[in-house]
Amino acid sequence: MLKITKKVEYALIAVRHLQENKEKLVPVSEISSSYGIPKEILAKTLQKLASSNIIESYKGPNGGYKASKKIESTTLNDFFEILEGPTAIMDCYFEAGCDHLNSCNIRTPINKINDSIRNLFDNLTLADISQ
Amino acid sequence: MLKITKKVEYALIAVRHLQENKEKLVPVSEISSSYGIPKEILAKTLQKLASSNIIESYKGPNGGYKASKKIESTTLNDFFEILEGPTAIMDCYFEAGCDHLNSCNIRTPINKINDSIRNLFDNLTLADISQ
DNA sequence: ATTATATCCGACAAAATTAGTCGTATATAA
DNA sequence: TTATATACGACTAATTTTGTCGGATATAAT
Repeated sequence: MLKITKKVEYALIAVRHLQENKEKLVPVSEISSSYGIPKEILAKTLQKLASSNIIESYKGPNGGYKASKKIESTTLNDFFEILEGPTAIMDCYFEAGCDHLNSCNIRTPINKINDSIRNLFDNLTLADISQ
Repeated sequence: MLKITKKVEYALIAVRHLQENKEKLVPVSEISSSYGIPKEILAKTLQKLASSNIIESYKGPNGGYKASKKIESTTLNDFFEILEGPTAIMDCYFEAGCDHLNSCNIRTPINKINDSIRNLFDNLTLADISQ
């Protein structure tokens, strides 16, 4: 429990790699082979980041990805949300539809813990990850 | 991702219920029916807590569980570890066996994030959950 | 002693989530 | 025109989580 997904792990690796190679366009294949990450899954993940303008994409031969300016100021919370949706240790933090809400006796403390974790991730940016 | 399991959720609900009913022994069936939790899974979870002396168990008719003194000072980290093993957002924090460790470029920042989360859970006790 | 009620314990099955694959379309530099 | 790269959705496989079942042990009450 409390694990990040491979998708996020791969994305973090890729982002750091892009930040270390700002001078060129990096194709998925380079990252995939460098770190032993399945190419297709990494490709789809980077596409999501590109459509959120965290990274920029260029098609065709010599194409690839590069870090955008936005990347520096993107918080981990934003990043996680792009890839996996809102971060919460329990679904009831964001979603309705829990049958037990009336009798639930831990909602308030759970929400406090959640706030603490979100606060932590709000104060870390992708730039911090690359240091 | 970053979710706690139902097992932990159920355990937190149970612990709070026990702390609110310190004057009596509470059987699993009472908690299970009060909060709509499957009895068998809750039973096994409470057995783990009992074997770690977080709660005390008494067999037979009129038996059940009660909070132990230890419960007040048990941190969320300890609690999570009893139920789910060590808390880490990625396995490489505790486990060896990652093929990519040599080429991994995010290990240090991941470890920092992990430390922050563990620090958060080290400074919250089960007593805090019940307030 | 017998019975009913409770914890204890492991093996198993079902469900949900996560991880990875495949096929195809589109853009573009050479 | 060709080769290379991103874009995108449907599908399958693997893993983790969740829940079930069967039986054992302890003990209070009758």
